[in-house]
Amino acid sequence: MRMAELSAESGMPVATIKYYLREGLLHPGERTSPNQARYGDDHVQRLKLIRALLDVGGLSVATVGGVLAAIDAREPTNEVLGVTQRALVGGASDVDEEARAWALDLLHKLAAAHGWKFGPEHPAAPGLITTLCTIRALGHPALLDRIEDYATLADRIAEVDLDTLAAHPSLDRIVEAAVVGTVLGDRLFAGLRRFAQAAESGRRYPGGLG
Amino acid sequence: MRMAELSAESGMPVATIKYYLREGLLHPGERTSPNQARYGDDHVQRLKLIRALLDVGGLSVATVGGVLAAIDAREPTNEVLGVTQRALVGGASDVDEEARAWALDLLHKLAAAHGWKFGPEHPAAPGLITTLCTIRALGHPALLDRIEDYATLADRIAEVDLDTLAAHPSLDRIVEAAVVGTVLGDRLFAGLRRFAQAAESGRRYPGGLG
DNA sequence: CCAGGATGGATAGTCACAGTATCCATTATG
DNA sequence: CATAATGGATACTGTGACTATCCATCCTGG
Repeated sequence: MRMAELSAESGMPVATIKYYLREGLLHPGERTSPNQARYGDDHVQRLKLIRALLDVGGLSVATVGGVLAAIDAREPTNEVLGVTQRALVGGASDVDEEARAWALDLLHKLAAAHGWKFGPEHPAAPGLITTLCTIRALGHPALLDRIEDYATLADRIAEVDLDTLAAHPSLDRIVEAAVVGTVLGDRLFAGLRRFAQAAESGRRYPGGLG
Repeated sequence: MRMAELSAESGMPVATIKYYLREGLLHPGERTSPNQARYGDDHVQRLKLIRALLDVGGLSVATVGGVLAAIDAREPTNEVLGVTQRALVGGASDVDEEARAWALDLLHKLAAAHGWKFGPEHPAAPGLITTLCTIRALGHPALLDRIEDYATLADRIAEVDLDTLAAHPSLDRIVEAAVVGTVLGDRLFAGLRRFAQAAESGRRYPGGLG
């Protein structure tokens, strides 16, 4: 199909598609002459993925470019997930040395208890350290009292996550499924958590908790 | 303390603090003359909370303003959490009627099975519906096969969430704790999930999953 | 008690990001 | 072959989050 059809099919303006082409999020179409090109269903699919990562995942255009490049390069799944995870968790903000040490210690204990291979080089480590330090700095340490329980439930979630991936038939799209599962999986679970919280709250405080 | 000290104490530029004052995120200081003011530790604390919601929570300045206003108005906890949740989950993007109906049906079944009071008016509903429709539109329905398990685990998480809140001694800061717990709690759990996924993946595919 | 630096408040400027819009030299196509 | 569409380059817009400048007070050390 040509540009106008791709635009109609995907529901997004021609100018925007050209922008994504410029930024390398979308592959150039197949050339039919020095300055003409044809696009296919893969372009439509790719545009959907781009919008999902931008809108629902909340990633930036540059970040989406990095994630898609990793997928296209057929890097090993772990590598692609690393890129994705680094994109999802904010970088390490500057916390003082004492707080960082405390967070590292906490995570080391947690990792030991749960059989995680923890190291500061893990893509999720900087974000987690920042979050822990922030909660502590805000003076809400009680929020961390039950972190052990959260870790246990994270293990259960991860089992389901991996089951889901394993059930995926096509090896070709498994990497994309992993990315979608990571980015949208967080949103999905966060939403379910909201509903569960509301229900639990209603159960415990039938009159509203003031 | 005065502006320069507040700036030093909080580590952020005077111009930025003035900006937050303008936007109503930070209360004006106590007046000492028609055009002079003094600030206190509560201002330092508030600035920390603002940075946490902006940086770690990823909220916009306008959204933070709304959440803080709800806290300051001493609205009921449920109301404040509603504001917070609407801020966290993106609004409803335009999905076609058939997809929306499918998502609503799915959520209704889930809610019935888990004792949730589901309704489209729940603050988390639009975001969840959008996420579900997006996953389906991307052609990864397998990611939803185990949503029942996710919902069950969300219930377990919510129990811990509410336990944590209940353990909080000071009624005065419980609303703030609820907000911090909601905003940073998602980030925290997402980080733990990353580690658990890595561990589970390593357990199942010792050589890396290609 | 007064010179010089700080403050509150208003206004304007900057920068990055995510598109949009305009041009134009080709290409297609009726 | 006249009209419309395309690829590519370049320029423009709008929003969000600051950042800088001004200036009429204020305060404070000498």
